[in-house]
Amino acid sequence: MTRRSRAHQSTPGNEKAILEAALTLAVTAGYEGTTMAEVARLSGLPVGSVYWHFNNKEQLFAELIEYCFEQWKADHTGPTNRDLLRRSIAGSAGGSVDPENRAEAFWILALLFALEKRLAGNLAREKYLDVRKEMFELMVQRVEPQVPASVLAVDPAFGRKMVVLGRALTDGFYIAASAGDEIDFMEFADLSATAVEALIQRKAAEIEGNLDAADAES
Amino acid sequence: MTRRSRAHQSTPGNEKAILEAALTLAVTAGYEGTTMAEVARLSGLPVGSVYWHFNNKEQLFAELIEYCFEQWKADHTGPTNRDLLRRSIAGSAGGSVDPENRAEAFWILALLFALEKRLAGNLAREKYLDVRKEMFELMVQRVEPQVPASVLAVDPAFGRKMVVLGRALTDGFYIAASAGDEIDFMEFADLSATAVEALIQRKAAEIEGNLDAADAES
DNA sequence: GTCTATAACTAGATAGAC
DNA sequence: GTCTATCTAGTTATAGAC
Repeated sequence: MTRRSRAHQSTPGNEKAILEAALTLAVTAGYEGTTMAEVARLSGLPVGSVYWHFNNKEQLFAELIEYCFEQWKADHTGPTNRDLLRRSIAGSAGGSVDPENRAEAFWILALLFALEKRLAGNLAREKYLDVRKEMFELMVQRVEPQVPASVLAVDPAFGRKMVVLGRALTDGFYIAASAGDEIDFMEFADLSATAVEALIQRKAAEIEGNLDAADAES
Repeated sequence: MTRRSRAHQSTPGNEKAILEAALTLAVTAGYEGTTMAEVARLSGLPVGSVYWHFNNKEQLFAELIEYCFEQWKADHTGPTNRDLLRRSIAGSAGGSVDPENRAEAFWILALLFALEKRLAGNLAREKYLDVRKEMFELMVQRVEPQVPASVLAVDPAFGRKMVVLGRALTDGFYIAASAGDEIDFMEFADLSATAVEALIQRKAAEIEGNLDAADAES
């Protein structure tokens, strides 16, 4: 066999080094732009070793996505951070500039795989699409409690909609960071949170108004 | 000389065919993923001809960005479309799916160049960053008149902030489209427009309140 | 498990006939 | 201006010594 059989034990030393190297490179070079030779060089191992640990480039990236997602989950599911959106957008500020920022590197990696549609059928991209769905559900679980029950009663999908909006904003600000826009990301993190909040309130008020109208009619 | 000297005359037949081929491929394959051989094949010309018209891949893409931007400007500066943000986001729906959708292909191309930071110094990426700035200013000119004078008096940059937010949203929904999210883009186009609108109203109300307070004090 | 050498292939780019 | 043949360098991936 040309491949280790470990399934899900915690990533051992050299494998982790390879994944970290791949991540560092991928964040600035993308999928095609990252070469196995460079990954090997940066990890301090020869190419042969990289191919001993991972079947091929595709699989290396598929595992990289999983590896990053675990880190991201650990960082973003703690009980401390109450404001997911604000935190995510604020994180975009340095995320794309500093290749060492692992917690946020995942998001950049994700954007790359979202955009590179040529990778249809590619193991890594399929893996990403799975992860994207899982991440979405995690966010829904955290956002839904913040939506008033009266709103959810009328539009049960409203919480999910706010997550879609929040994710679009987060993605958008990562793009802005990648493009080097000189904006105050903290300010926009607040502004974005406020905008979503305003949308929820407006919806609640609208429903309230309808209820009043209905009450008045009866 | 190995290169035509036309500077800014309207793109002649074969050059246009090459640019169109490059665009179609780039939208799904990205910069690295698009090969000169494929561009040649799709344009119906041999590789040699492509290199006669364009010095190299870098310059081909730099001109592609300019070429697309001109089209985008023509599509998005007419007097008809009053709601820029709503229109942009709604456009993202099909933009990433149909490689023939030229008007929106530009935005995908833009995202690719925004993310591919490895291309630092690359002519095409530099060109894109210029275009990004110009596009921003065009949007500011169209959004600023919609912001109440009272708000601009207190925060002259508020219009620009709304454009930053709007662009982030647009970028974000293009990502969603690229990832194949099954969402109702029209609905989110409306929701996004409403969110920005709500933010402006909230700001205006806040300022109004302060003015009243100031009036009461005097 | 690690490392070297190299095979098999594909990329961007050019030379030069027409 | 167009097209073919080809060069060079770099890519993924493997074979096989250690």
